[in-house]
Amino acid sequence: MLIEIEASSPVPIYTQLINQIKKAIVKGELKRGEMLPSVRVLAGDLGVNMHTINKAYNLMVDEGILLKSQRGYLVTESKQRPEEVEEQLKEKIEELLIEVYLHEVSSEHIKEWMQDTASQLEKEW
Amino acid sequence: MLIEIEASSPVPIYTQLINQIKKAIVKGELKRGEMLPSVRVLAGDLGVNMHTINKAYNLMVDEGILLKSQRGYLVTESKQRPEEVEEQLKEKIEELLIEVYLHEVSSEHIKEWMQDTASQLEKEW
Amino acid sequence: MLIEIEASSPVPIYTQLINQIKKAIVKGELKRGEMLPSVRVLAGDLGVNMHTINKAYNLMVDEGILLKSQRGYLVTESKQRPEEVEEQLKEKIEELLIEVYLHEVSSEHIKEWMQDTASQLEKEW
Amino acid sequence: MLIEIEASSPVPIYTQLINQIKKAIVKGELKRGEMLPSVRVLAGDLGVNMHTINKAYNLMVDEGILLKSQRGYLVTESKQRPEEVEEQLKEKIEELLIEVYLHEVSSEHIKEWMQDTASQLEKEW
DNA sequence: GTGGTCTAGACCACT
DNA sequence: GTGGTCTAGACCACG
Repeated sequence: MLIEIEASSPVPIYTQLINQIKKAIVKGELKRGEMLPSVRVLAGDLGVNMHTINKAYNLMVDEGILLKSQRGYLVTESKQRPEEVEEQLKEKIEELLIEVYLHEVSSEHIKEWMQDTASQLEKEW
Repeated sequence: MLIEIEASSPVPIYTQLINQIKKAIVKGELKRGEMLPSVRVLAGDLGVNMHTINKAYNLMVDEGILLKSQRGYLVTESKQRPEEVEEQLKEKIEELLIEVYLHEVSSEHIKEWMQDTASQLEKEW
Repeated sequence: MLIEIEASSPVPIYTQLINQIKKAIVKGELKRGEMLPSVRVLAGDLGVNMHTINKAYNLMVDEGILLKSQRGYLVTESKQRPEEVEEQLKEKIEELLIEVYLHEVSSEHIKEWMQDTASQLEKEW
Repeated sequence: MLIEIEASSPVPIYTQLINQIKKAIVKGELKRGEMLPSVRVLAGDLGVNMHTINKAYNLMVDEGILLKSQRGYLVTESKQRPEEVEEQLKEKIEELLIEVYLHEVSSEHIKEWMQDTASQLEKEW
């Protein structure tokens, strides 16, 4: 798993981290049940504060994506919290479609772009 | 146009405002070319500060959604900036699909929810 | 002389007026010594307030471009206030060159654009 | 970098700030990639409000001249947005030449003043 | 320590 | 009556 942090970005470092870890999981670079790099090691590698890594990991535990064990953090085996996920996805969909209709982009374009994105993530759509 | 602000939300008030105004435009409650409520009037109605409304309106001017005239703010007649919009939409799509695959939601579910959302916005999909 | 006012512009109407009148003088559409349309007539034609026309005309009198006579406003015959004009031009030149060097535009481009603009104004450069 | 604000000027403080910062970048007093003084520090030094500095900095971010990071604002490394810059420069050139022809200043004078300004900015023309 | 958000309230420019 | 500018000061998020 390759993680890159842009220091000169207004996006909080912990948010950049979460996004990249999620993407790595989806692309299979991080497998279900696999351990994540330890907080200290990752902090050292990326040159960021330990607290920042910790915050990212703990937020992902709250989201149900990571599990905290005695030996460190690992990717959960299966999905969970279906209602919250559904809520969140529906909100993202609404936001997306509002922009689509606001700028009068055709649904064909959107469908095409969704296909493209799916294949970039090496997934079926 | 009905606008409701949740003061307790972590989402900034000006962002909530932008989202609701965009939604109102898409639903046709705010017509192209129509004037928006004045910053001070809307601030009074919503019980927020004038500067907060101002920030929201000006961000929408930057996005090309509103126009600023001597008499106030109004909804632009037409769409614009196709490349920037495309960028932004593709990013939103990637974010959405990452969550979808992360939580192993089927694409059928997503397609269904997109249909639902479209009809809530009184639009064709 | 054709004057057009954009109501949905953040630029004050009196400023738009001044700019267009100056351009008309330079292009020879308004001759030195010629009378301008009366305040009332122009206000009626453009559908703007009489005070607004008045303000524009009076600012141009202050600039030494128009003269106020008993019969109305007219374009002055000759140039004047050389020191103030020099000041103002040097300031505009500095502003221009700062943008040029900031964005690393070549002076050849600028010279070319100045030639183009001159010929659009039907002038020698 | 020396910045001076004229409180009595009709030019808004944030505009004066933007002009002076641009000038400092062109003169090399502010280097590409360098951090700017923090909004609160600069506000304190100049005796103006934090929000005024903030507005200036954010407008320069919109112009692509500054970058906003988690640690503060910094000067972008390279140029960008060529079309918008071209638009803006052509407009400035037209404004300049209208004044030139209006006051019948010779193009030799203008060329000379442009040379002078260039050398004041320690640049080649 | 950085910037971000929000409030309350003042004075000014434009029409 | 519209928005624009500016101030003073508070509380929060990030690292």
